Amino acid sequence: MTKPAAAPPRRKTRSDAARNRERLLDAAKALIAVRGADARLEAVARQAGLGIGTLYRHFPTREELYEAVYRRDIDQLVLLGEEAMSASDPVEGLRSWLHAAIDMVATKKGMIAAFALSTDTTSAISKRLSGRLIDAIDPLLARAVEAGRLRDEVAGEDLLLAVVGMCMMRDQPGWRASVLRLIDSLVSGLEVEG
Amino acid sequence: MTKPAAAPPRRKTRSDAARNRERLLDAAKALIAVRGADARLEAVARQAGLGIGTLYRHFPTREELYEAVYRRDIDQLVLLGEEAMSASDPVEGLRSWLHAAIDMVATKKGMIAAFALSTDTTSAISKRLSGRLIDAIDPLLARAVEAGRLRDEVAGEDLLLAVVGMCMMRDQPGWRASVLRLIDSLVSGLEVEG
Amino acid sequence: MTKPAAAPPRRKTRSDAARNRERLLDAAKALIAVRGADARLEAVARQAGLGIGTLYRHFPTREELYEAVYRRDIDQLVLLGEEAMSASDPVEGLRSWLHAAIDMVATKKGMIAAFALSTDTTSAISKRLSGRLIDAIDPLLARAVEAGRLRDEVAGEDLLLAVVGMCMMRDQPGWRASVLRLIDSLVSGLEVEG
Amino acid sequence: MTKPAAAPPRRKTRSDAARNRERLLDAAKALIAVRGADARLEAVARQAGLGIGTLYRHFPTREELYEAVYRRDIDQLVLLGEEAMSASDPVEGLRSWLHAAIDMVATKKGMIAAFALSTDTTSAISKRLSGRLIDAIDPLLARAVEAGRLRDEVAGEDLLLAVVGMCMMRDQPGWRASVLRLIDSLVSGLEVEG
DNA sequence: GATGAATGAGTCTTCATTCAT
DNA sequence: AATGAATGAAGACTCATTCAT
Repeated sequence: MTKPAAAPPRRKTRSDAARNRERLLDAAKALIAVRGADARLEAVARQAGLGIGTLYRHFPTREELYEAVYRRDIDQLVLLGEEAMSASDPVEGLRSWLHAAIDMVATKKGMIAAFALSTDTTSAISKRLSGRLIDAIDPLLARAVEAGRLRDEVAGEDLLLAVVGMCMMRDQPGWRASVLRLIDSLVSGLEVEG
Repeated sequence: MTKPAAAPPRRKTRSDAARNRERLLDAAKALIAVRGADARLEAVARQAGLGIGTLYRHFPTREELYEAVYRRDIDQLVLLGEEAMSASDPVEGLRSWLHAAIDMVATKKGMIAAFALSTDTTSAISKRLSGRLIDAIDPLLARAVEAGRLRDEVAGEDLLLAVVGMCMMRDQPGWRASVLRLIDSLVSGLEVEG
Repeated sequence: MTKPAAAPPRRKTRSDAARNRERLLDAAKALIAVRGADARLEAVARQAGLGIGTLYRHFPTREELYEAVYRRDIDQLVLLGEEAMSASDPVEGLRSWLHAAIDMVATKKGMIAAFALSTDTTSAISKRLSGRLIDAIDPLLARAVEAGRLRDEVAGEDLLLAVVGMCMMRDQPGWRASVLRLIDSLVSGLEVEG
Repeated sequence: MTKPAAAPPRRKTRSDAARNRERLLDAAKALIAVRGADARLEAVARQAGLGIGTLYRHFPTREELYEAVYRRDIDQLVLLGEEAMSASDPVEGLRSWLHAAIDMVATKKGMIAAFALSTDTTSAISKRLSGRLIDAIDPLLARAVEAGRLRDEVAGEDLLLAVVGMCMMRDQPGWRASVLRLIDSLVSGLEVEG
């Protein structure tokens, strides 16, 4: 799955440590998705096929683990945001980015926790993560506004809050369709007529 | 509960128990607001000035306590829903109900937990509570649609999900304004032109 | 020993809680004597025939437990100090108090930890405990000095340090005789000739 | 860093290992001084700029490390003892040796642990270390007694116990002056009247 | 020889729940 | 009915020790 085709045999493979780190991240994401943010750290380690000590070596605190878990997804969304900036239609660019965010939650369920973390205002990590998302969406929104396509009614942060909040309901049956519908309605509602 | 008013010269009147029950509910709402749904039951009892044993006598399970805590708020929203049905403008009726729901979260912060509970699909109590909210909003939405004022794009459940989700972000600074703005945009976006 | 002759049968005996508290203190003293200050708290609880939770209810922190454990002994030494003040011979008064302190360590071995704690200068508890001991010895020493029987060469704190330090060696075979000998030599050395 | 200029064609010379050994000993002494005898072995290794594995290679057990750490100091005290035997005044010889022992604790704080170890009667290492100290002090004391200068009241072991114990209090402010004063009083008290 | 990643037993600590008074 | 003491399972976290590279 993650096997990087024909990796050249490194000398001093500290690669096993790197592999373990990845395993821990995968296990954490999976377990957080299922058991929520209170997942037992030992269960994470076991699911990764490692000892609890190893988990702690890699991630001394629960927060560090969580940040690492979601940084990858956040990074991907940031990247998508940059791509979306070059979409010919600014509104489409924004909409597609929002869909991507939702789909990311839908596909890799653990993702929701990144947002969940965002809720905890006090945590420095939450601030960092949500800050990066805001940095991703703000330009998209600004571009559409500057192009005269959207009314300047809501901030990027608002939209993010909407997506994040709605996605927290992802356990409801049919939530994904609902959220897509709602977000589309929201964006449509912001569009300048004609 | 079982023995209604007109209490005979009993030593400790039933009203003691009733008062304790109320105290427990208030304490629970307050603590859930502050510490989240994981509030310690003993802290709830102490905040109510009662012993933990008394809490357990009144509410044998955490869920029963929570349901009781939020039933009152839910009841109020249901009532507001009925009133909103007689608003002259159907869209205004819907919008005002949504605002009321949001304000309830804003004012009595604990309220959010009712929604939070709604997330836990597995719980019978959650189903009951969210079911009642859907029963409150559906007629409002239907009336506006039937009056040709709103497009039939989203279900009441969708809207509820939007409100609930967004309100889960209530720890963000300025969340209330954000949510009101977003919900208004959402409703506006659904309005039939002209 | 502590049984308060003919205590009237209290109504709501919270006496079992008090008994448990005593049991915990006894168990703690015994275990600290054997295993040192790192005694496992669960072992203390078990030795007291109680659950670990009960220990934590009575003594939320290890320090609180330790302070309680030694407060009784310290109290007794303070009391002995007051009695020793009325000894006809001031030097004998001082010497007897020092012997009592040593014997307390010899008899109830755990006692040493009170002194051991004294070592940790940073802890408020240590300060409190050793402060009380200094308050006990200072008057004894001052009286002997004022009576012209001892040279004003060492402070009460010094003597205490000597006793405490030497007693920390109590695991050496024959330590008690050694310490008594040394302390006696010390006091003799301070005596004014003739 | 480790490559000592003009290295002969050996890859890693034996001196590397010897240097590492010294580094470990220094690090251990420093850390024990600060954190006490429970210092974490990994911290020792890191402070020495080495891996934990290297520490274990040199000192398979904690005790072996500690013995090595203090053997140097003990050796020095033994040497000083031999010198003190040739002091013209036997009492001065004894006194100076005791001062040296105290100053060693005062100067190289870690030294105290050697004494602390002595407390653990069960350990063979402790026995060895304290045995050597007794071998150093006994002749000094015997000489003074035989010269008719000191009463034969205390054994060398007693005196050692006094010094060791008092030095365990070295965290108290002003401990050094206290201990010197006390030890001097002790020796004076043993002196045969002129 | 050196390294440091991995391990997991050992402790601490919390908290929901029961039950004697 | 009310109380709060007792309980112990559950989970977090540390650190000595081993071992593959």
